[in-house]
Order: sequence, then C-alpha cells, then structure tokens
Amino acid sequence: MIKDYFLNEIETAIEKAIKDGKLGEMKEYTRGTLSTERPKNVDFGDFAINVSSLARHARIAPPMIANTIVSYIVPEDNEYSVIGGFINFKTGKTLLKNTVAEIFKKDKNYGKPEKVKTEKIILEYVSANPTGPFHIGHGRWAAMGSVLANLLKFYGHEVYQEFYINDAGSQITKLGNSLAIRVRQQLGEDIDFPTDETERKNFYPGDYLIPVAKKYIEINKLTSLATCGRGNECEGYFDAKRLSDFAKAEMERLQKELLENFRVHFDNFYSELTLHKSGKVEECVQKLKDSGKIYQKDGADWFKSSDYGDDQDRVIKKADGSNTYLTADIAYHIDKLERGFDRMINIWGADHHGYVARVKASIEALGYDPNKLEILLGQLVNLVINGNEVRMGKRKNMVTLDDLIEEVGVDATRFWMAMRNIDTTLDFDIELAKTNSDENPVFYVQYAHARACSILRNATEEKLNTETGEKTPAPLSKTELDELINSYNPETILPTIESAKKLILKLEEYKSMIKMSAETRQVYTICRYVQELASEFHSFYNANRVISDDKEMMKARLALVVAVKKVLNNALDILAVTAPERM
RNA sequence: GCGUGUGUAGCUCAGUUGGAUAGAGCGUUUGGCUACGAACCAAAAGGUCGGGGGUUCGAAUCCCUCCACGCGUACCA
Repeated sequence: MIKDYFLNEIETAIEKAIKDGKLGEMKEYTRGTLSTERPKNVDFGDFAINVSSLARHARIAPPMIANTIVSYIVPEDNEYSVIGGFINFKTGKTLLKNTVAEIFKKDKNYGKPEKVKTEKIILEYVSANPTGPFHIGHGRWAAMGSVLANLLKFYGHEVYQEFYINDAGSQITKLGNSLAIRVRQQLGEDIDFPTDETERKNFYPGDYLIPVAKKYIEINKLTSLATCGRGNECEGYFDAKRLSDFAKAEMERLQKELLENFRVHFDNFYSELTLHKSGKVEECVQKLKDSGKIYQKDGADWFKSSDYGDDQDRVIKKADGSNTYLTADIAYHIDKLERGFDRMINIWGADHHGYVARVKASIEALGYDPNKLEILLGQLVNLVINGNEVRMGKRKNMVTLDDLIEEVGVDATRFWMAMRNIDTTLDFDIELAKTNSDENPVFYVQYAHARACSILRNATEEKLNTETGEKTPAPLSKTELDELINSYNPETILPTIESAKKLILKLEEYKSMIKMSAETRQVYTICRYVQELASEFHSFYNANRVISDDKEMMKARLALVVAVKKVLNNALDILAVTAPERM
C-alpha cells in the first residue's frame, strides 16, 4: 500500500538519522510509533505523517525533525514537503501506474492481503425462532452477516456460516397451539385467540399461520370438524406435537427460502433440539456440576456466572426440572469449540446484550478461552414510513422482511441494511430506498458501474448517424480492447495519469479499506467506499472524455474505466449487490 | 438504580485510534447536455461536535460530571 511505502521510507530515514546522531537526544526508534494520516487539506498532499511526538525524545522542534528526516530520503518521483511537524507526501507517477497495473494483474484478488494470519471462523447470525416470518430486524443481521462472511473469506479466513434454530422450548408449544386455532377456524369452527392480554401471550395471533393451516388441512385431507366423529382418527390431527412439528417445518422452509432469495447462504442450520437429544446439554451441565460451579437455590440449579464477571448468577435448571435457554446455548458454544473453530463470531441484536457475560462465563468455567467468542451487538432497526418512525419489536404493525424485499428489492435492502455502523440504530426509510434517484446510494453506485460498461460498449461499436445514415467505424476494435485488458501494459495509463490521480488513489484505497473493514468487522465501510469510488468515477467522467481521436489517450482512459469496473465489481461481490451492465 | 449504545450542518450519517481551516450525501441556491447514459458533474450557503469541568503543546476523539433518547436488567426464548 502506498501509505505503507511512505511510512517505511520515513521510518528508514529516521533510523539512519539516529545512527548519524542527527536527531538530538533520540537514541532509538521503534517502528509503528508513527502512523500515516489523511491531510486535512488536499493541497498539502495525499498522505501525511506528524512527527511532533518525536520532539519529546529528540528535544528538537518538530519542523527541524521533519526536515532532517526528509533530507535522508531519496524521493524517486514522489514529493515530500514539510509544514510544521508534518511531512506531506504526494504520490508520484510510478506508484500510481503500478496501482493500476496491480488491479489488472490481481483482478478478482485485488485487495486480498499477501500474508495474513488466517483463522477457522464460525459465524453465527440471524438464528431466529422458527415461529414466524422474519421481521426487518432479522434483515439487518442477514445482510450484515452475509457481507461479513464474504469479506472474511476474501480476506483469507475460512468461514463457516451457521444458523442456530431455536426449535425447542415453550415457544414451539405456543406455535402448535396457535396453529390448532387456525386449523379449527378453517374448518368452520367459531373460535379465536383469547382477547385477554396475558392469555393472548401464549399464542402467535399473526395471520401468517392461516396459509399454514390451509396446507395442513389439504395434506391431511381434513374436510370439516363435523366429519371427525367421536373416536375416529380426527383427534390425532390435533395432537399438539403433530401440529407444532408441522408448523415448525413450514416456518423453517419459508425462512430458508427467503434467505436464499436474499443471497444469504448458510453452511449449516443447527437445531437446538438435536443438541438436547444428543445429550450434549446434560453433559455440559454435569461438567459444570463437577467443577463445583452449580448450586441449588429455591429448587433450581444456579450457575455461578458471577465468578466470571457476570452481574449475577444464572438459573440453569428451573424448579420444574426443565432447562433454560442459556443451558442449551452453553452446550451449543462448547460444541462449536469442539468442532475445532479458532474463533466464534456471533451477530446478536442489542436486546440480547445481557447474554454476553453469561455465555462467556460458561465458556471460561468449562475451561475454554472466552476470547475466542466475539459477539457483535447490533442496534435495532426502525422503519420509517412517510417520515414517521415505526418502532419494531412490537408485534403490531410488524413489517416482514419478505414485504420489505418485495417493496424495495434485494439490492437496495441489502445495501441499506449494511450501510450503517453496527452501533447505531438504523432508520430504514422505505420511500427513500425505493427511489431511483440521487437520494439512493445503491443506484448511484450501480449507475457508475453501468456507465463504465456503457463506455466500453461504445468504444468498440460503430456509430450510426440517424439523420444521414452515415456510419462511423468503431473507435477501437474488439481485439484491441481485449489486448488492452488481457495483456495490460503498465505504461498504458501514463497519458491520463495526472487527470486520474484522485481516482487512482481511491482505487488504491480499496486495499486499506478491506483490511480495516475485515479487522474491525465493520462492513459499512465497504458501502461508504463504493459510494466514494463511484463519485470519483463520475467526476472523472465529466471532466475527461474517454472516447476520442487521440488513441493513446483513449486507451489510457479505457484502461482506467476497466480498472474502476473491476474494483466496483469486487466490492459489490462482497456486498452481494448486483453490478448491472445496463440500467 | 445498574449495565450498555447513541447525541456532530435543516435531515441521514462519516470522522482511520490525540493533530493542520470540522467531512460527505440529501435538502436549499446557482451554473453545466445538438459529444462516451444529466439516474451525472461543478460551486455556494449551512457547525458552540448535547451541556459543564479536567488531562496537554493540541480534544469531536481520553477522564469526571450532568442532560436527552434507544436497548437490556426473567426459573421467556
């Protein structure tokens, strides 16, 4: 990376200067103490390093230090200048030229780090209950998770994507009971969910179970309740487990279908139920008991999570003998570790914040390293309709992810869900996401890609004058364009290198953006970057005509267009947003 | 109350780990197509970085303290 090159030049110079005793009382320099930054004012340079912090050790004024350091540097065709304690750097043609060449050479792998400590990562996200359709909040985790998976894979890690199905516990009973009511309704019985609020909480009164009920009736060939005479097999169709199993399977099917449609691909759906059946949950409880971390109180078993930094101890087996949600979750995380993953990354909604400490505590209590678990807490999503916030989380007014995608499309939904810092509450404005105007960043970016494609098409197409019927030959033959791309010569870009400097630097920034994004797990930086790159490209396009009579200039600019297209493609691939050829 | 996140331009948000005159997009105003897609570009106006203290050469950034809002604070999942 150019900034690393610059930093290395400076650090080498400092070491030489110290050796010569030119930096006053400074006797040694440890690499990494200085870092590059972006100058506030673009006129200063492309990158800058502030050496003021060395003044304390050297006991020399910062400008003097800066000048001394610069005097030890061979600038090649780059430019170094000193203002106060800042050393500014202007990138020369060689580095710019090499950047474009690198894009052509590495192509799909442009931006992938050379050497990186790769890990075997299990990324868990969405993990919704199979009790209903996804709401828009799930959409945020789905989008962010899948982008993060793509990014980490690109970065070099081995990533295994998993969805934990909460298919055990009381909510499944609730689901079965709710389906029973819907089925009876469909069969003509005058029955409805309780109106009393506390009783109603034992049901899922949403409409989404109606089609499920219809399907249940159809498959089982039920005609009416009346035909279920006493003693015949009809009762069997209202068996609680039979109903809940059916509803659960149906919900899972719909969820999986939606995820695929939303370009989210899990390697595995891990059922909580199988975890119980395998005996792994009991095994974990036993291990905790053996290590003396369990005690009894009020008829329940408590885990001493407070020994490991949790606020208080947690119940692990209720007084009625059943397990809590946490119990299975402990076993699940231990199972992940036993499957040999170096790192577990979970994306959880901020409403699960209280769970972090207790799960980490359990991992530590069982003798594993809690630092292997990295939990990304995402703030929730607010839906904005006509400028008014519609709070999510409440069952009423629930907008499903399905509805949202149908309304605004997969591309826009993915982009909007991924474009904000995970720490901020996301306002999803449906009207804005739907527009095809400048207000919508997705279209802005896609337009840049379509524009690049369009230029490349025009370069090799003959032009027809509609009035005279006259044909002008194509500015460039297809073979020439193929040759330009496939056996790219680094010198090609030179004619336009001055006018394209900002754009090339932005292309170069892709590498540091990827690094930063992968290391901080913040995927929104990719969305920002892609907008910035599109902006630089549009700007370049308006200022410089690509197709012209000056063939060398045209080739230079076409090469740049190809480079932009490649990088946009790579970035959009990670976002799993389409890069259209035409719009 | 405690824990946690947020507070930056009219709106939505960045701010690369403490540095130069505070940065974008939208919105507003002005200008740019008989030329590669104007779904675009160029420019202007717009700020007490929630308030108040502190740390130091230097703070939107670190510490303290208030204020406002979201989320959590179950033997629910």
